[in-house]
Amino acid sequence: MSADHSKHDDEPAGSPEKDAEEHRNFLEQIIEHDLAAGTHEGRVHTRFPPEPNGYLHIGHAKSICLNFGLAEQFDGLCNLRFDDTNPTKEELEYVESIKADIRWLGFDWGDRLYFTSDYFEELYGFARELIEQGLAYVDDLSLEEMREYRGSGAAPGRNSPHRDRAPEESRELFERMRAGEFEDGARVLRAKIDMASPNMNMRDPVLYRILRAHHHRTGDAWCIYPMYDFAHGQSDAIEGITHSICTLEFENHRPLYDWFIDNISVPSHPRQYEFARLNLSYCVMSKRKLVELVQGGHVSGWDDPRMITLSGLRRRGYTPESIRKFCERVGVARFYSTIEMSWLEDSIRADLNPRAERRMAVLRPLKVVIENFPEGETEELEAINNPEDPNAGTRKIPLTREVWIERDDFREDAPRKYFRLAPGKEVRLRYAYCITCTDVIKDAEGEVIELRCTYDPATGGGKKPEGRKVKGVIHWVSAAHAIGAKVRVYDHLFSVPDPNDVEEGGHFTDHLNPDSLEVLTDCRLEPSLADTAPGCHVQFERQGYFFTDPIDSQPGAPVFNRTVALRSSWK
RNA sequence: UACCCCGUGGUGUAAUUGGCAACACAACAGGUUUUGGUCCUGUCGUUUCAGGUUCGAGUCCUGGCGGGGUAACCA
Repeated sequence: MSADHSKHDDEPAGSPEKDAEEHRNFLEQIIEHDLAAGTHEGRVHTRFPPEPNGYLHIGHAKSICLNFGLAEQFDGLCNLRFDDTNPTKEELEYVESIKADIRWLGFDWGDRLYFTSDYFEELYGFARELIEQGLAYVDDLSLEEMREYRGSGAAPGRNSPHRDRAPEESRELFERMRAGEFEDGARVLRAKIDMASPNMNMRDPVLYRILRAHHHRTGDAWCIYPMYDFAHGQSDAIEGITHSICTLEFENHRPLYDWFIDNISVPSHPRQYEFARLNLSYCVMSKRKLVELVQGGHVSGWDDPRMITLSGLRRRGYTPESIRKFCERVGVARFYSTIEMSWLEDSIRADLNPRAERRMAVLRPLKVVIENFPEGETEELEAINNPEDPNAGTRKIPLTREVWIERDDFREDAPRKYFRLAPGKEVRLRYAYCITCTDVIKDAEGEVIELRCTYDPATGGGKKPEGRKVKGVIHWVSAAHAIGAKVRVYDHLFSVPDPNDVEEGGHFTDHLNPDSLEVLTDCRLEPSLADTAPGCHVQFERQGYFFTDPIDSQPGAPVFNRTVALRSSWK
């Protein structure tokens, strides 16, 4: 990944900035240390282990970039492994969307696509191994009893009455669990560790539960399923993972992770490291809450452009490059932090600025009649497609006597620093002439419905007559040539920086921003926009970057989603 | 409550592992500009607090304060 990124950096190689790139995050330092010490035979092998129970979001992107990025950086490998040990929540639909999203982000797992369910037989064998060593036993306690026996943080737990069952008896019971002889939940297999451990994870954790549920890959072959803790580390070991990187909430699980690795005859000894998951202001990141937004109808689906799912961001117009750059910039640490939403927005602006062509589009139209412009005449003007990219060339735009301008670009009573159009004031029509507002026409309600202006022919062709200072430049579209279009203007889904912060009895959806979506159906665009293909990025001058919706756009009738507004020092 | 982790500008990450606190973004103030965009310049911190070790502490030790995680037959 780093090699890929360096191509986009325009700093010359060997510049003083090189020093800044030497900074290593704590994971890079660990890996460098391991490499130097010859740990893991000098290999670096990571994995991205999603549970297929929802769509990937920007937080997963951080993990993906980390795991695949580290592997690339240190000439290692990264596996994709679906952690599918809970058939009640997991579905094939999610497997497919996750694969598509990772590919879209630009990462490749090669032929290393794995499923924890591929290892069910091996994991079963590992469990028997523990039983035979007297390190695991079948317990008959009910869920409630087990909770009570576990104790609390302050008080130690008590041993289950079945804890000292003979290994032979546990082995037989475990086999009968697999054979389906017991009801769901009737028995579990537990590790025999320490019911008095201050770490709750070590108080004889459950390894297997009885669960009659159809698995999306193994079907009905199993009625017992391994728990995460028992499955994850052993799967890592089977795949020869060296650095098993997960989020901070698994920190307390690490002693258990190591306990299994140390007590089972696994083929390799991976190590677990934890980092802080990504939090973004004005967003919720938990899968549960994202599901609720979808199922509660607060958004149109997982790919609603207001969602921070990868499919939502993609549809909004975010590029893979911008997301990777963002993930690189937020860094990795071992303490919780919340990144400002403006960082994400900035990363897409930075990515699109040099490559999105400019066009003029009037979103909320107001008619302007240029009274001294000859009726029926059309003048062709030349406009630059992208000032950041000379190779993008130019295009012709037509000017006629009647044009549309943005309602926001006219004020009857203009404030001091307002340098757009107002009665008696002059403004430049971008790439065309300067016009002066001579009259304001209103309807019966006093609403401005049309402006009368005159233009100055001496200001055309890039000319600036002596002593004339026209600060304002506004965009416009010829009324005779304009095409109509639907444009969706998006804003933050939530109106407060931390939607998770709710008052007693409140709910995060209370913070939903009622103005997060505005659909504009009366927009007037310059004619060159008529056949914009779905999935195209374009900048509407002075307004923002827009993306032709890949789903709702029709041939000749594109629908535009606002990816992000341009930065503005006005308003 | 118990155990574990963590506190560096508004935000996020650095600090050659004990040696003048750096970079990016935001904000604010200027400059350039036919996009109030882009670009350029400047401003913004006695490293959570109190002790201790040391010639020297963001870094090591002790304690306080603050934040987070966990206490599922979820992952």
